[in-house]
Amino acid sequence: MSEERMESMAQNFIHDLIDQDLAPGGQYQGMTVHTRFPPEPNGYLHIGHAKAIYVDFGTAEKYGGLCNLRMDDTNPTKEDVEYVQAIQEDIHWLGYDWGDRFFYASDYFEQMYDCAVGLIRKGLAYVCELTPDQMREMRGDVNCAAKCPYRDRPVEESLDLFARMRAGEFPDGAMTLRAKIDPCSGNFNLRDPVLYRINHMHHHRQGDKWCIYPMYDFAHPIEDALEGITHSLCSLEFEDHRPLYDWVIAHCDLPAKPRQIEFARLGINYTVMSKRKLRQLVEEGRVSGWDDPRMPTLRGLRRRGYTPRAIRNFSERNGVSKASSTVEYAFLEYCLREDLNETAQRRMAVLRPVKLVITNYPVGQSETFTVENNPNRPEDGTREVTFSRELYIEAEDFLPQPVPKYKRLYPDGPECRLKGAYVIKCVGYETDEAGNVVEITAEYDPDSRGGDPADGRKIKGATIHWVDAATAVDAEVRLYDNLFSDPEPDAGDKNFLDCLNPDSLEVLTGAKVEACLADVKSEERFQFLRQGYFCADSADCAPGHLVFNRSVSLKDSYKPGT
RNA sequence: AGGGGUGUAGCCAAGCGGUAAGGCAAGGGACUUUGACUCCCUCACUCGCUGGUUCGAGUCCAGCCAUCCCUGCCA
Repeated sequence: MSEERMESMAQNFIHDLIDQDLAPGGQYQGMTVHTRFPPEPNGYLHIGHAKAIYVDFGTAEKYGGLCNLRMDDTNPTKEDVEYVQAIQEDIHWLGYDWGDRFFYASDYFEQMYDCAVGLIRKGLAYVCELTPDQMREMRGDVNCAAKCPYRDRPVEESLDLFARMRAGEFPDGAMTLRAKIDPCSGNFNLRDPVLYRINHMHHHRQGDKWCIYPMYDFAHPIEDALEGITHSLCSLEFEDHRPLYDWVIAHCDLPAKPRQIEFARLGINYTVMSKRKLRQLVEEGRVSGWDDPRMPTLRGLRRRGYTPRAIRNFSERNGVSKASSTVEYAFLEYCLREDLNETAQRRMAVLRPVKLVITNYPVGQSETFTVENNPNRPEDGTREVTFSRELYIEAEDFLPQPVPKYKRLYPDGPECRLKGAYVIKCVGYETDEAGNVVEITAEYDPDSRGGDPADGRKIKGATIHWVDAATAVDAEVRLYDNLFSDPEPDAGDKNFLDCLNPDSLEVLTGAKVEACLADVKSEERFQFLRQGYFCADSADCAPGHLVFNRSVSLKDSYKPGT
């Protein structure tokens, strides 16, 4: 685990409940808190999972307990080994570790089978031959109890049939094992829920050993109990499954009695969090893959420049409650900016370059300046930047005609400072036939080396960044906006694909960056002065082709006019 | 309409009978060799609504309203 995260998790309602369980007279007095994070290996982890990971691992850590990582692989139709490794990598990247407690739910299939047989023997489960359609029809409604002609099947008959289900004598869907609970319950999960279904499919781990697979509601409590989990933390939609969870725990012979506690899952505006929808974006080519920088997957966010610490802080500050919530994207960006401002090295880069010529600087001359890598962290050292007569600056840092409150370059405008170099004053500009500004001319004050004029006069204009034309390196820069233009692409009966933002990606191919960035490594993060924070990205790029993804913009309080 | 949840500011969220924390966003100001950062200030006479209990209610009780989840052989 990373050292900077050792501070304890903030108290929340789950901890209140655990405190009661641990207190004298409580259910788990004197016991070690044991949780688990149980993803189904059917997709990549996203930031919603990061919250669950934070809750599961963070809670165990807070109580000096343990948290297991468990692949909940009870349905072979959707799962794949591809995801198992990716999930582990992503959790480690986030900064959490499960030690040697890595498990597969499918490793418990034999025990689950035994539990099922035990339930049949007790008359608490029976083999049902209803088709899915029939079962749906006979489940009844709010005023009408469920019916099943097989409900009173003799124990011996169910035992025989269940054994033959396992032996592969019946085709998919031919029969199920059902719990005998309450056909009249207002909670439909208790109207004789299916415990086992037949599925002749290759399991990513068990191969063809099994052709019957346990349902989540039956498997999960057993998995938890077998691993000695004390607190099984899950999301709100499982709340009305809890009676069933408790029923399984109560009627099977298990070594522990875990307690299920539910909390609200994370929602973020302008994004979707369902694995199904994320998969659709990938499969339909709406994005470049699960790791597309616009995706809310951990891999996407990582490529975008998000740091593990930013994501952890985001989870921490959001808190944990039972109120369904949609957090603003701006808050996620704040958490990233906060981390990057502290840790990212500063570099100069111009995204939309325009040439600046210092007319009174000698042709052919050049010099180097030593500039700090991060003014907040002297220990990050300094670097050398080359300065000469011809530079590039950001096109937006010059205006032929100033607008109110504009304090950058314009003819006869205020003195401005070239960051770390000299004070200059704009004297003119040139345009092409179309009227576009192609070159700006300025004069520098030779007595302002480093940026401070010798006479100590105050500089009215802004400090602007620049790169040396002769030594700057070409780069491609990708600017991202939200994948969706609608704040609630998931709401109501909207089609989320209709909410996609057509301008979510802008590629700038003419960017110029400081020479020292020529050998930058992928995933290194920088603040390009005044342009925001960027992450080096080597994915899908030819060698030597520098690419930077913008992680998040700087806040810019410059507003021309009014 | 049956069952299970949730309602405190634009968004999260503390609060556990004693007079509404904190963060984000927003607005104003100071500082600044990033119009960033940082720092100050402002931002709920009121807690979904209505009654009730109480000296005192966001906290307890009743009713109502709103909203989310549930009728897969998914998890």
